[in-house]
Amino acid sequence: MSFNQNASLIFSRIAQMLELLGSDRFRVNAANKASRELKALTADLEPLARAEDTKALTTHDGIGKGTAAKLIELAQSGTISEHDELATRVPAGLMEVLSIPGLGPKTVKLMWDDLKIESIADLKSEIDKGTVADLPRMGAKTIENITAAIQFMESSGDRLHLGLAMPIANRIIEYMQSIQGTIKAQYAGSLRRGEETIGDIDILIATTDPDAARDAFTTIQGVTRILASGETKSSIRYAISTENQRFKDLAVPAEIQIDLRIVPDESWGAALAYFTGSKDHNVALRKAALKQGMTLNEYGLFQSKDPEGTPIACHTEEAIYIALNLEPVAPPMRQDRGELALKEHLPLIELTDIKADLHTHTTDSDGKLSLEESATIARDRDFHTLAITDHSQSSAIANGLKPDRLRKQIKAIHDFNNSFEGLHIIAGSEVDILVDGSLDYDDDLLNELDIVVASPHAGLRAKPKQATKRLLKAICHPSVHILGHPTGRLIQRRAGLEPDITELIAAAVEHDVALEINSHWMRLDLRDTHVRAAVEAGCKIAINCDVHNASDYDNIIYGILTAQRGWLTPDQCINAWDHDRLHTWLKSKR
DNA sequence: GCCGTTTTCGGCCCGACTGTTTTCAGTCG
Repeated sequence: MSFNQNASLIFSRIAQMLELLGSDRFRVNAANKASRELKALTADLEPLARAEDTKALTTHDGIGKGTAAKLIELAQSGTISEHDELATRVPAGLMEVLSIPGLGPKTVKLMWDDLKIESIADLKSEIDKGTVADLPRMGAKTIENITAAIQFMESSGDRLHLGLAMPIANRIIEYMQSIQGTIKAQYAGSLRRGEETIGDIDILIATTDPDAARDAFTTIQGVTRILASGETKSSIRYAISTENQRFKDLAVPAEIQIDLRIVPDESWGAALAYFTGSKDHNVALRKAALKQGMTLNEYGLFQSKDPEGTPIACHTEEAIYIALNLEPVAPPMRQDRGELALKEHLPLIELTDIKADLHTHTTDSDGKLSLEESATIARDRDFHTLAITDHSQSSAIANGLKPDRLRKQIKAIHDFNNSFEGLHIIAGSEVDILVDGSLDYDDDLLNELDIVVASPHAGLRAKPKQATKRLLKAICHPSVHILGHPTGRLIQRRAGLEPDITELIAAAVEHDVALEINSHWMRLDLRDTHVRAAVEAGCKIAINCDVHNASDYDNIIYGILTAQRGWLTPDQCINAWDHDRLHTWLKSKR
């Protein structure tokens, strides 16, 4: 694990332990903020910490003198004494109790103090004994809810992949739109921000018939439990169908929580902004409002002195940003990572900008589409270019092509292209980057290809230094256009490589190689923070679907959301370039 | 613990829902 990730985990645990010890909530917030900042940072802080460079460390948001000193201590001794000291006072199992939905620090501390509950197992046994019911404010209903929450947690430990949550949300939106009285329906929350995994789904609706909406929502097919059903908020647990055969080996939670918020149509924009978050972005937005003598809540932006009066802005999200003298911020960018400091409009990449897919497989290797089927789909999507990039010879399991098969395929693709109207199809390969960093075909054959996507597939547990060296070697190869799914991670399943991303980006800029955002929701690799660093360095980015079957083309939305989280503009994305610009660049490497 | 164009101290976002009370504490987002 990298220094930043390790530090992020430690600060997150410090925050939890402080909370359980009843510490000042602002100190808890500060530790959490430092943890999030460290998690999102691309630049490795270890060298700065080793050099005891407090000044450089504290340039990062949320890292002050205190946190900097702890980072220095971590770099020097491998541990933070505050954490170790807290850990002697707070049992490890108590943190798990705290993670049960509905149980907060106050209740957990009470259980710990009065009943010596130090783990989920303790909690279960005390509930069975009936002792928990003796605690203050602990009625039968609360205990039943805790029992259900433990069960929910045990069956749904992991978060849901973006690509699995989105179709569920879309189905529910469609259903809610069919209910009498619905004016608008839209998902918000982490799903709208395009986070790689989703904890729960937030749905907003404006309606003339709130009762009908609430009744429809809480009785929707798949509801396993109703958690809340109020005037403006309803909350359900929803069973996730596992009909998806393709990913039957994927550990998918059995249920997900879905919240429905019924909001007045006139405050739609304020509500959408509020429930889209992120929490940090909202806090920053509210602070900006307060500074300008205004106050912001989910009903609108108001004059501070007249919070009950007519709102200054409320109908649309844009109106709120504009009234605050801020550039409107696209949902995926709302992370409180500098987006409110933007002084001019950022032409963020959109779905409609994508005019080419440069990483697709056919039946020649492990794809399910023929060349013609894939080409037809690409043309229907108004693409101008499609690259066929089947696997290379070492990927035996994926039916990788030996040199003679590849040469035949190149000719077949060029012939097909001559007879196919309305789309330029080029011959490429997704060439394995072997463990030593060399490529899986000789240089002559690589030069015969119109495009080379070099990707790591095996040896994904290598040490960071070795991984960096391996990927750098591939980037420096003169025939390579794109570094495909650079880390090889699979979300919630495989960590993949942990190369020094800053070094890779610098090399990619120097050697004019594009780094790929692989749009498959299992990969999203590059991830959002890597994209942001690459964008800042002026690196070219590719957004590809790694197509194996027809529905994979639809995954492009997840790649776009990830790109937007990294502030990518169409000018820096080779898939958004027009035909001539793209092909001039491709040929520049031949 | 962090932060600052009202700045080195004194704040730190704000409302809904539940379950337990009988006016509100705790949790969540």
